[in-house]
Amino acid sequence: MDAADVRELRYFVAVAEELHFGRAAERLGIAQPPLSRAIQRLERRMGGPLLERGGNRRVELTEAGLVLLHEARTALDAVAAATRRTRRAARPGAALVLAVKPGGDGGLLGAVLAAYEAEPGLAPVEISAARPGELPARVRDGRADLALAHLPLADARGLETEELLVEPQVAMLPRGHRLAGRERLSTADLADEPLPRWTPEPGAAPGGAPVADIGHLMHLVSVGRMIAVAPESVRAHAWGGVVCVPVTDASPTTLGVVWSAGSRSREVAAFVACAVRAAEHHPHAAPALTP
Amino acid sequence: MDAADVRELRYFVAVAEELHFGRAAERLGIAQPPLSRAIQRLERRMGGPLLERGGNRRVELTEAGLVLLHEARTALDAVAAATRRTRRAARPGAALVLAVKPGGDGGLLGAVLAAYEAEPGLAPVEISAARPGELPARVRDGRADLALAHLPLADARGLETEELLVEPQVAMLPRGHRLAGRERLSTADLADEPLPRWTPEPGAAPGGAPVADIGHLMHLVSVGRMIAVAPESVRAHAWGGVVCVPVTDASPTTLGVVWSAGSRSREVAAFVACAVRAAEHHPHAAPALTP
DNA sequence: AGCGTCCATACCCGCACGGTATCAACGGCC
DNA sequence: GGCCGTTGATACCGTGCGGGTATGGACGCT
Repeated sequence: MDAADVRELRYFVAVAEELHFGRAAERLGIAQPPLSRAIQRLERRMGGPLLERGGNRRVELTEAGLVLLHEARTALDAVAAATRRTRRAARPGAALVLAVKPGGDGGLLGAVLAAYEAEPGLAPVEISAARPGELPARVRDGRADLALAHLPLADARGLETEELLVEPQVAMLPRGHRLAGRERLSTADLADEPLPRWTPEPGAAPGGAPVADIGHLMHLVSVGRMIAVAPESVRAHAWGGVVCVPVTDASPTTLGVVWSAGSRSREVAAFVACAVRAAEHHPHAAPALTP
Repeated sequence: MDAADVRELRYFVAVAEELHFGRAAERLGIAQPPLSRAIQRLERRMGGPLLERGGNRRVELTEAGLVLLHEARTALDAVAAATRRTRRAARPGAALVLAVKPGGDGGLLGAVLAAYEAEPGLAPVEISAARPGELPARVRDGRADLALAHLPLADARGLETEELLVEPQVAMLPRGHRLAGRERLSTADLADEPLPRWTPEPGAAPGGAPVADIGHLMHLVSVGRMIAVAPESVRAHAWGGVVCVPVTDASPTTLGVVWSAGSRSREVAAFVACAVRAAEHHPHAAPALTP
């Protein structure tokens, strides 16, 4: 009952993603024959084929291969997280890494940091900017200890969360827009909009180029290239040429703290507690603390 | 930025648990010198000491070592789960393994299995008995795909859950007990009981020998050695000499399905759906489905 | 049919892991 | 306080495994 080696798992993931031994070997920086042997060894160890070397010159995943692809990814994340978090803890000035999406802190980050840094004897916090969809992955594989992200997460494997704010949504419109004078809007008003709408969640704009950060978005809105619906806290970053109008019937956005359940508990717990406390004094406090 | 090897993680966990190189080496089936070297290599890789080789002949964990111990355990669980789940999927008659605590199925298991097996084209289910506290660990490290357990879990890392039943609690009393004639009880009535009380959750009886399964418990109750408070569904297993009396103010027990978020989604999802459906037709349906 | 692509096999090499022997430091004991 | 036992570190050596190069074999394309 010998366990698999991480190297084999890495190799398998490469092959399963490329579906091509040569390219996978190149990506891994090794030659192709050792890769073939490693996969064969892995298949022997697993008791069955993982890849279908089709006669029609195509490599496809078997059912078991699909299982292993998923499992191996989480396992590799876990060992990567182990090394990264330990390295961070071993370094003398061990800092807590907080991943945020630029402009996506709900106007809360300053208060949270102030509360955290007021407590004595805790590691300093390092802010790390991340692409919107990348936040959970950062926490999962140990590149960050905590994240501020919008809930619910698409994939909450191995993560714990706590709600902080429930923010109503506003539409961001260029100043001259036909709806810019309105007191409030509904989603129906925006449904007629010919311009692409954009919500900050999915990481990439549905029909256009991905929007990297809040400044980029503001720019695009102010020049009339798009309109967007976003949590109310973006008002703090609104440019001169951009008008924010509440969208009354849009479902509110929930901002929360995310951390790995396997993290250094003392500092992470302190940060989460500070975040919750800071959020309670905020205009849009989350309704109730579940636990 | 080379990742750690699973072997090193296994070695480190052994040393961290034994706090003794010799015993750890013996447990690992290797000699002591290679183990010392492996730990040193790991420490070099992590950028700092993980163990404090005290001058007073004691090995202790550093802060970073404590972090790694925790992280390495979850990482090892993850790779073990990967191999186990893949092995299971590769075997032709790939069965879904469901872990239950004997007698802890809330009287629901039959209906769930019937509903699941009615669906065509799904893998068969294999029931695996587990000690009460062991259920989440079984799912986490891949020995089981699903479990029926009482919620909330003490440690939900990497697991997803769905509530099924909320059961009121009953006291199990020997027939001749002074409270056996009562229609209902409160916890205050039981507070005076000299006999040890026992709830099935924590895995070991507080003051006595651990109770292995529901039959064992029934036996102890029927001979007057203990009384117990348990979910109402244990009535189905009640022996002749045991009387069940509702405890009106005991907080109800929640039974749920537990599975790993990284599991084979199709079959696991089907089973969860069947379980939820079966639970809805049960006397004590859970109040609402959150998602 | 011939060539190119792509995975598998054969063979060789170097290194790293493991074993044995030994050292060094510390504690306990008489 | 000297001696021994314990325990982790070091030295040295062999071997097995992982990786590289060369080549084979099967299939598709033209």
